[in-house]
Amino acid sequence: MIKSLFNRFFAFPLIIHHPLGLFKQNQSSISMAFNTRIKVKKLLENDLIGQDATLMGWVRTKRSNKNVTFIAVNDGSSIHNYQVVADPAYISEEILKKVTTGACLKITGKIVASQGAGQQAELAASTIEILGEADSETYPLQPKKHSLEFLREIAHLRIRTNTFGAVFRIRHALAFAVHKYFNDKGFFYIHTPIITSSDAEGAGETFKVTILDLKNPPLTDEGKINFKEDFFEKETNLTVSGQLEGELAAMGLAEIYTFGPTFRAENSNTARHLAEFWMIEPEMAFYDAQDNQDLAEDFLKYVISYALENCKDDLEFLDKRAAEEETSKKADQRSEMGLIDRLRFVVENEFQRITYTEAIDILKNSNHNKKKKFQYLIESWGVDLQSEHERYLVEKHFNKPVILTDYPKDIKAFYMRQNDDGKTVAAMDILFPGIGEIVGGSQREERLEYLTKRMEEMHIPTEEMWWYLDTRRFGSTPHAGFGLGFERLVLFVTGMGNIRDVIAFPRTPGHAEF
RNA sequence: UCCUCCUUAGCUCAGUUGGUUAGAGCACAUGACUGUUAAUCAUGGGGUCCUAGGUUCAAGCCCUAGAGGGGGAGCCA
Repeated sequence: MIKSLFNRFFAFPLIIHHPLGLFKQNQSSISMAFNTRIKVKKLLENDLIGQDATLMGWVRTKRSNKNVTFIAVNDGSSIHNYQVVADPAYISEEILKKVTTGACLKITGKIVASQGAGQQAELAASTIEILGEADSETYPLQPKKHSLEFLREIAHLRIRTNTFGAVFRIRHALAFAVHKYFNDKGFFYIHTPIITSSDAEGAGETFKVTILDLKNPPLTDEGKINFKEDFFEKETNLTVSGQLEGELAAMGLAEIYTFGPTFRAENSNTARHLAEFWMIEPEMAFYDAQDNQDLAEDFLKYVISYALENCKDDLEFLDKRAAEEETSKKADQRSEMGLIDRLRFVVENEFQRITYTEAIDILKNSNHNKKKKFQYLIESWGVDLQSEHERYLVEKHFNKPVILTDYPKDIKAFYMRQNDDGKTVAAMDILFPGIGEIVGGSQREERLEYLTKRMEEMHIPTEEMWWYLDTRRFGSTPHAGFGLGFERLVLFVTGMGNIRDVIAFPRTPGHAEF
């Protein structure tokens, strides 16, 4: 099996990188010549008229009459297609028959000024090779609008659609912007472990990692599973956060960030949750809560600006798409701003910063609360905010991103720095319209005695966490950090409604297809 | 996990109070058309009405259970 895959892989024409250029060997009947292919994105710059060109890509639509056939080709480099013109005098009927929606082509020809209205230039084909046929009877994608739910079921093919092409190009740009932002600021990219042995943060249900025989696991004298016989000789799981290890790194490199996969086995069935998602977690020594908020706001504005500058066409497409969706909604559910306006608004305006206590006052005195329109009425200080409350603050009261700070300590994690009032901790959540919580962070408790006391109160085993506590024993310093759900960021920037549509192959309860 | 809505052609959907042979657009096939822009026009093929059971003279439509999906909630990023 492995050998046959190996052979198959290397049966392709070998392209060997050589200082003098690319050399091809083992020429097959279809010459690949990747090095001479011109991408649609480049062709659309319309500065190559008169030149010969080779285009490779997938057929989106074909329109034809007796004299001429037009083929819209997309190669993923752009949301836009490039028009290929095939004259039946040069391209055989046999070939044109195989030019169907979804087929993959290699076209050679001359770039000429277009006689039609929709484009400046086009490729007049002298040869068309069918690299891969797509049977039009069974190929599921048509040149029409499909529902996102249907496309989710064919996630292996949906990447070929305009919408998902745009989403994944933007996702890439955002990921790149994340690294660029931190690199330019002197942060170091740390890889924290995927497999961990602690669930100390209590951030949720974990996926277990084991090589034990599930049907017949080794048992201890007490009848429990004996993890001493497991691969790591202890119980292990997939990481729910890289934060604790991130803190360790920040205590030597000062400013670090992680950007990696995160796993939560929660039975969450919502448009905002995934079982496997990507999280960005910066952790900074010598930062207090204020610095942390400043960084998070600056960071979010930077990556969103980056997308606005570098993904114009894709954002315009998604903006138009969202606007069309809006027209089918009821008048009171339509959003006031379009996608691009919304992104600009976030970039150009300061986030609203309020404390939890202030938020409770606003909510308690709101007409919404007095008229009992909240499902959960706000009565007293100390309760956790429901998403209806967060949405009220962000979407109705302030109408912009909100940084909520200084939450009651009892509803937050053990590692957050305790404030002088004895009731609250230096936590921050950043809430975005339509998305809810996009960032959760805090200044960390750097004082050993405060931290151990809090851990004991919350029944966190201090012995197992000796390595974490060591950072407070030796050279401790004020530090802070936050976690940002990458897919939630992509969700906001693309204006998509469901988090399953901003990751290529989503993992959710009951779904690990593809 | 809870609440709620949905499931009819490959896709998106209509289908009246239960009543004869279940429709449309797109897609597909064939043909027409001197440059199209998700081309257009004509003709044609295509159905386990989600599954199982029930009520009825008669079920796409009513009832029960199940499966799949959407939206909302909780948990969170």
